[in-house]
Amino acid sequence: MREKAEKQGNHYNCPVEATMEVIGGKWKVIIIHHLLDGTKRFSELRRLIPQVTQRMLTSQLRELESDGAVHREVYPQVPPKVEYSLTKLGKTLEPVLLVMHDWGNNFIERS
Amino acid sequence: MREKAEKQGNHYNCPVEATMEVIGGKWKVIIIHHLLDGTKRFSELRRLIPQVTQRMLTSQLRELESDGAVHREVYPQVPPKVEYSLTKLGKTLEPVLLVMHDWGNNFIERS
DNA sequence: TTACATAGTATCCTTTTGTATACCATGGAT
DNA sequence: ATCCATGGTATACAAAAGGATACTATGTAA
Repeated sequence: MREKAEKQGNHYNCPVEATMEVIGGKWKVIIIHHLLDGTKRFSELRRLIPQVTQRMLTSQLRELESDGAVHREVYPQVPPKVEYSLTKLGKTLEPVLLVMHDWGNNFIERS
Repeated sequence: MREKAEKQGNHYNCPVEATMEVIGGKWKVIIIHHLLDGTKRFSELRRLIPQVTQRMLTSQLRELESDGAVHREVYPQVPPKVEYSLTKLGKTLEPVLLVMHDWGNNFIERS
């Protein structure tokens, strides 16, 4: 999905699918959830989401960054320090996650 | 994702992810979109979504059905007639799709 | 000079998801 | 008798997503 849309120059047939592509990765909503709480270092996110591998965390963050939802700030230090935060656009995802959260809760209760 | 959650007895760590599992399939939101418009026969959905293969349309509909979002009504006729409609739960997805639709539109405009 | 911490890459593999294509069952119309 | 339409299944395959594991670069501190 991502690949295809990107090759076609970010043209999506449907806005809902565009949203799905941005937040659809396995770890993205958890990442966004934690970033809504404030700026986090890479290592902090790893600690907050222990199940995610380093490779996955990196790739999900980079995709969010290239979609403009996340800002990546590299500090020229050793050992490295990289901070991730939500952009203005990224913050607008909060109501989206909220609605999905509420629907999901209702769904879980039923089953 | 689906498999795992189902084997664990539909226990989701996160409500947002539960929602993602329900509407996350490649064709589900389009299907739901059309069903929000009213009950549709299988062949109607095929015509409305020409890119989807029969197999995919069937499997996405069956997943939506087993999640309780879609109702499947089989009429004992030949040739067969099967109608799909949204359940009460399925209809509650409308506001979710709407928020995602709006966010997606805003996202597309920016890029 | 050696070890350490951080934030990564690289490689290989498995699982999941989706596609392509062919086939099937049925009862009524011709 | 046979052909048709509908709503599927079955099988094989391709691609995408994700996971496991090992490796790397670098300035600083001991």
